[in-house]
Amino acid sequence: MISLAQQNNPAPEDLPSELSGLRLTKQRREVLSVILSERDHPTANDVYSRAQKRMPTISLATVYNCLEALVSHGIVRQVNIERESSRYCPNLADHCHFQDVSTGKIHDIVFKKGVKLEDFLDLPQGTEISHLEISLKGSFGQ
Amino acid sequence: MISLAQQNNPAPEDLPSELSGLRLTKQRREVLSVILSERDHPTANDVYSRAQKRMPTISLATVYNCLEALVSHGIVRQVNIERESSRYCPNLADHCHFQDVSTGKIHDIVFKKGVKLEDFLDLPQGTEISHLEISLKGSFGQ
DNA sequence: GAGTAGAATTAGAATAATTCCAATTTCTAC
DNA sequence: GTAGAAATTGGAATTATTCTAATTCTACTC
Repeated sequence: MISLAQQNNPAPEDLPSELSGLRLTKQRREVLSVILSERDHPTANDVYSRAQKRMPTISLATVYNCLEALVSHGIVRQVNIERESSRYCPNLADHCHFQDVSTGKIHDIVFKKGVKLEDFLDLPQGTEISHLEISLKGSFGQ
Repeated sequence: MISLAQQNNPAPEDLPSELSGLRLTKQRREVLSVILSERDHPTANDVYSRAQKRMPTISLATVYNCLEALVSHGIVRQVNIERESSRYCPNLADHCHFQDVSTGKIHDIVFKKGVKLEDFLDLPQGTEISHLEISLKGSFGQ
């Protein structure tokens, strides 16, 4: 099984024709390639303008469609910080996001080894979590 | 110092005229009273329609202004879950939010006693966190 | 290879939450 | 009471995202 988390700068044509049950059309491959190539948590609009460079006819609606398809098939993650526009992240490992307020850049933050949700949250017994999002804002020292 | 977290169903007129350096105007008091009275994490629109019952002339723009003032003065918390509209919460204690997907309702989840961020997140040394938001979605067993 | 059904793409319109704006009203301090 | 500042208001503007309906593509079947 191909690990997207490791794969760097894959050209769209190097991506498989199907992934996690999702048919990778030309546009979806382009969108995915953009997200894998520059892992800076681009917005849909960022993805759109980058994708346009290689595929000038792609539409913004298609970018949104592709992102939604990739997200719902667990191929990329949608990242929300406060009310800013959504960003997209190909890192599928458990992690959360830290936004440096001085640059606006978003950094992946991993959990300490072996930590489980129930270790720090007082969840009612039997709760089934389908979605977890942790986002931080702040700055790196002074 | 008045603890809003404990205060239940306060009529607007029972609220002080100033709080955390914020002058509580008639409208701000009304908005705050709505949020304190029914702690169901209302959206701006919910607050607007509830506030209108006692103050029919209040405008949605004012509700947004009041919410923003209350939030920036640390009197209420703004809660964001994925891309849904923001909700507002008077619970100032450290906690996070769980949305029951079957009802849409949002529940406060507290941290286990004594747990600190650095205990479960691998933050670069010296990181200063100004904002933390943890949101969960799921269901309560079956 | 032609025909076809379903899926994907597209441009542009629509929606919805939120913010902005400019005019008025209300407060506060003198 | 009055001037200046701050808050409120209605409506317009903005922005991200979704919807729609038409077109194009793809994968099958013959």
